[in-house]
Amino acid sequence: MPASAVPTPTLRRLPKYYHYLQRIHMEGQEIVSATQMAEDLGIHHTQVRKDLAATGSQGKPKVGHRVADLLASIETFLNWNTSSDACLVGAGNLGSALLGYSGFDRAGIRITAAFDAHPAKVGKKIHGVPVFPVEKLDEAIRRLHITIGILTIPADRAQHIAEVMVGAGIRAIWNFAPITLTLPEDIIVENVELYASLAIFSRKLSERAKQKA
Amino acid sequence: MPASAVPTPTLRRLPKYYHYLQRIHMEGQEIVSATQMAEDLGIHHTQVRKDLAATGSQGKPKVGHRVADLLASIETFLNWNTSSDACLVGAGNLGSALLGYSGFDRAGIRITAAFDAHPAKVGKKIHGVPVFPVEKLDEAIRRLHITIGILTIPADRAQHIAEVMVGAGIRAIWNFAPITLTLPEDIIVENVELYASLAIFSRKLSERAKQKA
DNA sequence: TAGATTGTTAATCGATTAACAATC
DNA sequence: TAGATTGTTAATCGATTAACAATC
Repeated sequence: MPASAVPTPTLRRLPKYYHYLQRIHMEGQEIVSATQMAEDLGIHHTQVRKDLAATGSQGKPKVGHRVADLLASIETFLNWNTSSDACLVGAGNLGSALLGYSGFDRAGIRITAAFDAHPAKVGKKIHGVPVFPVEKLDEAIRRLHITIGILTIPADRAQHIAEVMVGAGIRAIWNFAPITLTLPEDIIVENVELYASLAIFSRKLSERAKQKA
Repeated sequence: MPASAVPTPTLRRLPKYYHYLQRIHMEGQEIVSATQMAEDLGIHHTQVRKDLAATGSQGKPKVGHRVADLLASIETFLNWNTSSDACLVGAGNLGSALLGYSGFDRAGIRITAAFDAHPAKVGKKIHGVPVFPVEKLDEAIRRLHITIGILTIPADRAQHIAEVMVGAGIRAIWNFAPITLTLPEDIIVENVELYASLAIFSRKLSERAKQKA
């Protein structure tokens, strides 16, 4: 059985639920209904129910869901409760920002080494993570048995570095460069499309400008 | 006529085409077929045709599309060829990264002022953009007639700052905080869901881990 | 012309929403 | 119990893919 794959839109919504639940959990709320979540998040309540069901969580009729249970279900479902080592290539603006994000650590991705092509960056620590010369990338991946790579370099170098990563043993790449990487089928690639959101934002702005005119 | 709205997935794909076209344009390619684009980007060719048609661009049968025309069409469609002033609140890791992005400037969003709550940041310039104390936010938005706000602050302060922005005249907010903002209907809000991509990445990792086990 | 490509119309697929039975 | 809530099955909606006519 192919486990009836969870829809991608559901996966994209899970962090939204997760952060919302963390917030109300901190505020002391122990029980929440799908109805309340739906209202607060602006999502249809049936949608919320299906999404939560996908994580394996169960609620009680008339009562609702235990907030702590939902948080645990999402964590388990996304494997955010186990940790893997990752390396990051490109300690520029965006890369440094990611190194400073505590959120990824909580999400099971521990960045243990960073690499950069600029000598000025090498040898320093950024948010506690040491920066090595990019020439050492291959060797370091092999020696530390890292299987996850994060790409925060300009598009024109991304394909090459991705190939070095894969050659050294990386099995999954979280790619922030705005380019489609061509890699062996068995390598997991997930692209972060920052500009996708910008396009939607720009279009909304443009539409309103037209309305006024 | 309600202009038969362009599908959101199409909008999300446009920057992908745009960056691809920029690349081949720089390499000197003047003509490209939807077929070639589809292959290189891993998207169905009919999809590419529909998306390009949505921008108003036209190709020539047997020939293809002029790369320069496509670039211009996408720019016009997304209003990336006209520029608007924006302010950014939260000059932390992510905020600083955005201030350093030249891409937004090209996409018609010119960040003219940044604000931060930490005195250590105030008075400095980050990538050429001056950082002011967040207390000055309301006054500055009014004085400079800024209508676009970018939120790169922690979730627990996002709703409050968003309200200050709206109160001062901001009409559109690009929100990087992982929280659902509650604002008047006529305010444009576009959320950047960094964690959505992470959830998909985590799930893929988790699925492969299960396969092996 | 023949054939590659465009661009549109129809069919399929998948996600969202609606309806409703089950439960405490 | 009555009613709120869960969770599932059916209907709708919208995006993707397939089929095909138009064009140079």
